[in-house]
Amino acid sequence: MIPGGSAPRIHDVAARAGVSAATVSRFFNMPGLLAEETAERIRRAVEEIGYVPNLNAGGLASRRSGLVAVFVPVISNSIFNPTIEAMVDALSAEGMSTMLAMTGPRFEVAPRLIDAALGRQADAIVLTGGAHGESVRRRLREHPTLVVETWGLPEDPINYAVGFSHRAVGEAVAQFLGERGYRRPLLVVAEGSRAQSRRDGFVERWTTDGGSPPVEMKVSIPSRFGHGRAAFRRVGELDPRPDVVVCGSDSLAQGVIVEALHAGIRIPDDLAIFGFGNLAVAGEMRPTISTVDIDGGRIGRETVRLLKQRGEGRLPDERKIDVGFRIIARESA
Amino acid sequence: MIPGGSAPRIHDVAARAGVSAATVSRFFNMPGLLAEETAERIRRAVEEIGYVPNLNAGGLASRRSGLVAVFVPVISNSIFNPTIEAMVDALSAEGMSTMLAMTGPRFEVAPRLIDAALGRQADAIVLTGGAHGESVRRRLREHPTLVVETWGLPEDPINYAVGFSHRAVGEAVAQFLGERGYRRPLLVVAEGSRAQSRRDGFVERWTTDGGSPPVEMKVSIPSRFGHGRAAFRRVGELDPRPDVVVCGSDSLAQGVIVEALHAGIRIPDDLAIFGFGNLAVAGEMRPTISTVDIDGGRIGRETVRLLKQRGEGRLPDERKIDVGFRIIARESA
DNA sequence: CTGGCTTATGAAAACGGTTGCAGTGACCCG
DNA sequence: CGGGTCACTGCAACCGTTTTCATAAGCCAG
Repeated sequence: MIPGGSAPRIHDVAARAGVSAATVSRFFNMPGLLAEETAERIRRAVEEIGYVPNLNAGGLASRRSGLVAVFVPVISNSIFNPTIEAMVDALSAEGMSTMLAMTGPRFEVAPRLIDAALGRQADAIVLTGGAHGESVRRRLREHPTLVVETWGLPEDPINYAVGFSHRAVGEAVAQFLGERGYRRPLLVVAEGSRAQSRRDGFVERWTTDGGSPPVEMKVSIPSRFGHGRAAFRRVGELDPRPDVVVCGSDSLAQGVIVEALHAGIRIPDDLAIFGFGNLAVAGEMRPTISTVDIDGGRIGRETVRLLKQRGEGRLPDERKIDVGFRIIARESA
Repeated sequence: MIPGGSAPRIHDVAARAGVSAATVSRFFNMPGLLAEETAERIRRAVEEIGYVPNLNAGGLASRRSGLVAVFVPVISNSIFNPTIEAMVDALSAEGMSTMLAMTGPRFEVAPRLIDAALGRQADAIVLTGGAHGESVRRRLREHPTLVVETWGLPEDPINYAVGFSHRAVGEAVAQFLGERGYRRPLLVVAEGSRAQSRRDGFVERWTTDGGSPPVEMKVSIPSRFGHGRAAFRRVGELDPRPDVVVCGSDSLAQGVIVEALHAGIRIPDDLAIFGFGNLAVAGEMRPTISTVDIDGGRIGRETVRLLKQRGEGRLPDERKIDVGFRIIARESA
């Protein structure tokens, strides 16, 4: 494929530019140190022979791999995607690369995956939206690699956490719906500890505010559009009939809405719907879906900022970064 | 974080097991060569000191990084996600890692991203669903790294391509709808060369079969749910009124359906809808959406199989792997 | 026995960079 | 003009594996 010979190495550039390999290395890593004229010669040599530094070799020598391992449950239809996208972009802008690994919807990080990340000398490990087993947490706690947990704010983060309080979300939704005058919510709760936290927050606030304990219904992960159908059926069976369905995700809300439209039920007059996540579809549905907005991109960017700060040796003291959330009131509730 | 000292190295294991570093290396890479008793001693030593091999150093020495760079336009709501998931899983099962990079919806692979992939000595580069610029293609063609293009079947692949003929999809859809008796299709075409190929295939087949040239309408990438609204509006304006809307994606189809339901239009009696992609939602919508199924997971797995074959030095001669597609006839058309 | 294989292991040279330390001028200042 | 600084660059020792080549031991046929 390549005409002749192998890829050029740093020595080739050095020879061509009439400098030492060390200087070429500095050209890439500490450009400020070079005399402008030297830099120019190197720049030209690099250009002419098409040199691309071997980052693996560099990482080995410098003990900084520039690799970040990102663990994510799934990516099909995942609420974490904006976070991942923002993170990949921001990392790439910093000259770092993202190693992606998937843990499956139950978020059991296989030890094998951890080993892969550690074996590649990842500069940092990002755990996305998972309740990780104690053994994994312990393993990571003992390891010097920086670990950032995202989307939740655990009691005691392994190192750092960037996210928001799911419990607070639940409370805010309860308050919002209470104030709007709804009285008989049906909670459609997905499995998983984060959804459970939101549920707990909702129920606590709802009952504290004088509401009677809401009817609940569990759906399996991932909480998909199709579950909406089952939820809607449940609405019909209940007596008294719920006046609002609080869904664990916008997809779910969407499913309920389609079902309701299909059955000729008016939203929100006959039945209100509340979602979670503020997916693009939430603002585009008929009716538009009231939901909770999470700035997923910001979670990704804050995470990268953390890594950058570590690189500069000034990690913040506060180990939890709360990006908050917003209730988005639209037509459906 | 770690109690004392740094991570154990291969020498530490060797010393503890009373063998040389070379033998420990073989324990991991060519286990068959070791005497069972030696292997057992090493196994124990590894276990006791918690050794994890430094894959970067290993890659440097062996010139096999075990890294695969995957380029993808976006991941939020992307039709490629099942492919990526399958690929990440399969790679991880092979002990390789996935480096993810995003090129944005227009799929302009920044040279910087290519350099990052090459600089990390990626064993292979996977391009997903893009029409890559000529300069990028040339650059990759000249480089010995294995390149796999997925989701399309270019005339002359850089190295290998795994996908299907978008043109053939368009033709098959035209035939299907013709046979079902539809006469006035409205084509909602997304930007991008793949969508364009499907459109070309459709139009050619449609007119060849005696249909009059279909009405077309362009929507911007990514073709989202919200575009469905505009498409539906267009249906109302046209005279004669279309009898089927051929959508560039299932999300789009979904959008049109919601709009139609909302307006009290019956599907497929008053208006039929046809999608593309067979997203989960297509089977769950009311009505269920007729569409084209692509086995995205298979594309990912075939790609990894290719990499594995390369590792074994037996790459196939045929450079295009066609995974085909299926028309899924459901309620909406 | 002996010589030729096979099997299991070790010694040491890569792999392609980075970086601490030292060296060299140029420049400045008293 | 001597000594001290500063800005820049080179030398060479790593970084932690893999892999080639060599060696030693065991085995078997002749």
